[in-house]
Amino acid sequence: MWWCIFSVIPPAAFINWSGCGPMLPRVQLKMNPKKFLVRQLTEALARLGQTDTIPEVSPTRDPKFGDLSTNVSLKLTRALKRNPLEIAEQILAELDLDVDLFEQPTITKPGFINFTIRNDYYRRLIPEIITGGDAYGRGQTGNGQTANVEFVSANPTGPLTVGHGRQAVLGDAVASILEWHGYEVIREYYYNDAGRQMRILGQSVEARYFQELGQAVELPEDGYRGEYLREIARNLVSEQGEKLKAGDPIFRKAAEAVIFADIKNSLAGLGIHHQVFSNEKNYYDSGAIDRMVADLRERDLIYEKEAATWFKTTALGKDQDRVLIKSSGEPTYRLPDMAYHRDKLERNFDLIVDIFGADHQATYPDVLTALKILEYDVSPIRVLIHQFVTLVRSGQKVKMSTRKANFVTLEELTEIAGKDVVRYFFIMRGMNTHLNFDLDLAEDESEKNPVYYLQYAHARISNIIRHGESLGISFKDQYDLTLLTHPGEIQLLKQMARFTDATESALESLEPQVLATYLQDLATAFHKFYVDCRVITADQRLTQARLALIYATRIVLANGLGILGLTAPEKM
RNA sequence: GCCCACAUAGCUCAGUUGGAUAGAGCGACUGCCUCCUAAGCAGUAGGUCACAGGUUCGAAUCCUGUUGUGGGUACCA
Repeated sequence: MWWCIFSVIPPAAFINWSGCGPMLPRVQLKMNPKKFLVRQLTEALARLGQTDTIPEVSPTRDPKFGDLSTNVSLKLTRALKRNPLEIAEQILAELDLDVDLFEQPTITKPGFINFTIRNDYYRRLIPEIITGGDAYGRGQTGNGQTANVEFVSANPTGPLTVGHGRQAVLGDAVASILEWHGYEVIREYYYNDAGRQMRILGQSVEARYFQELGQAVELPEDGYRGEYLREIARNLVSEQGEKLKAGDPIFRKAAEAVIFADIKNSLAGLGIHHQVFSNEKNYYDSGAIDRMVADLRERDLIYEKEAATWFKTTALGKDQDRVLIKSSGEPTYRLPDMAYHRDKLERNFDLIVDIFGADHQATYPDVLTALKILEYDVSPIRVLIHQFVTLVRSGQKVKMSTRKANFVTLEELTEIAGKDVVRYFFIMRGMNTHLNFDLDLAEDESEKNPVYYLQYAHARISNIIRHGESLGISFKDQYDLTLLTHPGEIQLLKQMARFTDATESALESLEPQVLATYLQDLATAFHKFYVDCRVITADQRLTQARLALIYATRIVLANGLGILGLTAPEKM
């Protein structure tokens, strides 16, 4: 058994590490084992005359099958009409593997070839992570590119609800994932203060205003019933007295200002900040909306029927035509959406992400269709649809409605549960699940929220480090990693090695939840290590090696928590 | 009616692009603090992966149908 002292400072140490054990070809130190295997397998298959099959290499579920396995021989059984085990033997014979990176591969049952990566590979990760620090694991995919992430986009008719929370947290985390990979990201909020909703809101405030003045005025039929409108009305009375007349635009403007301030405040409470607020009204004023209709009309895709203006989507393979301008003369939401997306495309982002609730599922294809017809390249646009949150109270489903004031605000939830709990609650679930949110358990849940499991791991590490320092033991950049042989240590290392896979996977899918799942597993690996292996002991060399291990673990945890917008506490 | 999503343990949800014996938390039960934080660890119980077919070496995952839930289907966005 050889060993050597690793030096943390120069990253070059990984490349030029001759003198410390066996010399390794440079490529294998830089390339991840999975990609390396895919390449070597591809070459082996080529030598066997199989160029059509792309080998897949995936992590194994069970450690007894090693770290990585491939199913190529199973895939080839049909073409070759031979026993997969025989094929596996043949592939293995052709495979050019570096014995220093892998143990001897094995072939198991149906015909899998299993690869076990030598522990040295994992140990080398530690200095790399410590050197990288808070930049460790950052991707470069988006370097030099811009991205726009549009989310929340609720019209300012009332406070944000728990339902909006899902989109708010999701969008912010998606934006952070992009930033982690090098994108320059604009978080954007799109709203409409000129439409029917806002008009009714103004009328509702107006009614409340006159009610405050003792007049018997009814709320409009579809009016907003929230208590917050009474407050706005009361403020108007104290600021403006009794002079306001019916139809004054101040009712709507006052409501919008107050409500928007409240929305921004609720978002800030979750650590969410938009850089750009786009107002639909601008697209009317600039003529962009008229231009949209005119451009489509030029392509003979617009017609009038029953006093409405229609978009002839059936001519483009859709099942029915869509109304763009209602018989009342007001556009439907589709039309400004088209103009808005045209604008976003013209702003030349490399990536445009739209986060919509399930209620927009039918809309965006029409928007994309229109833009394609106008010869825009819509490939930068990625639409993420999330399902709704179902609120449950006393075992009953609660239908939320801003208008009927039947909702729980995001702010209330944040107050009782806390920012991290709320964020994690929404992040840990896939966006495509219809998730149930039990209001009765909201507070209770906050104490058992799995986010604490992650944060606890971080706090525990911090505590060990503090404990060491109190005994005069501090981390040094000289440590012997070969002392890390305990299964708990190796499992923890292996889990850390998956961090970049997790962030890359999150980037591809734009699903923050994969990172949350990863961090859960990492925390588990740490907690198990913690129980089995004491860090600060009389054995100075082992203590240093384990300190290095937990320093690295803390960095990965903190980086992952940071991407998700969660705090990494030093104490709990 | 038609279109789009979804259906996994009592509850809330994972499941790495079709892999090997389907996992975690909560709830229930049993152990573990003389020792760096027990917000932890180890274990028991709990499953017809909605149902029925199909595709193939192999299906919770892909296809078809059925049932159920959510959403949409100009005049709420």
